[in-house]
Amino acid sequence: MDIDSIAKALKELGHPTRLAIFQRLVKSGTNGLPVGVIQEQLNIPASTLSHHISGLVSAQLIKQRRESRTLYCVVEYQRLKQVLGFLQDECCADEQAATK
Amino acid sequence: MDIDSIAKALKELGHPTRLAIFQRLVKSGTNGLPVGVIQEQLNIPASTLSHHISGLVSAQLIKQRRESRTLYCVVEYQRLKQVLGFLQDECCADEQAATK
DNA sequence: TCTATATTTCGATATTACTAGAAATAACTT
DNA sequence: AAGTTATTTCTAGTAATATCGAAATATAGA
Repeated sequence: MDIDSIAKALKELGHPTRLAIFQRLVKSGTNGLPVGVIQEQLNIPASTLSHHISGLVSAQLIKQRRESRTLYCVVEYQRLKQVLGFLQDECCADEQAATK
Repeated sequence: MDIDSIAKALKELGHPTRLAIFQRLVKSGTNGLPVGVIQEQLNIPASTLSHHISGLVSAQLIKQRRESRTLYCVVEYQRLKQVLGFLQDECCADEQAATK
């Protein structure tokens, strides 16, 4: 509900690399993707990727789950819904008023 | 459609002050709000506000319309819809698959 | 044209973010 | 225990962003 918290989430999504990571994760569903697979797909250094991932985690947009040596990243859909809800709030009503 | 363009929009929304500006504008509908009114509401220096507004304009999230000495800021609802669409894409389908 | 109002641009400083190699940690295998 | 794989943390250099006072611009009115 807190505007600062929503701003933080949007800020983390507002970087091409992080948005690309998030996009892949959203499409990968609740199983998520291992860090290593994301790294191969985006072809960036591991330390850079790790930095971006921790940004998404700190905004609660994703969480991590370990399976032995592999760390999976998974979208927090509740959080995404919260962010979408904020942006939609009182949006469409006004837009319809405009186009009619 | 371009991911960099969406990232740019999210980046601009990802700042507490700019998000507060945008929120007020969304709720003000197609008439928008004068820069001066936003300034009074948020109580920040004019130059700082102007800087933030130009960020939102550069991301095509808002546009400006002059009425004599007063500049109105208005949300570009088409653009907002585009950003929302990107975040929703393949989101809810997976989430439903998850919760069932 | 002079003054007032509304807002932006300039300039300078401070803070934060991005990037990536190297070293460290975690967990498995032999 | 030693080695291997997966990923993070450390460190540091560079770049980008935020802030805001002062000066500049745009428009209107006297």
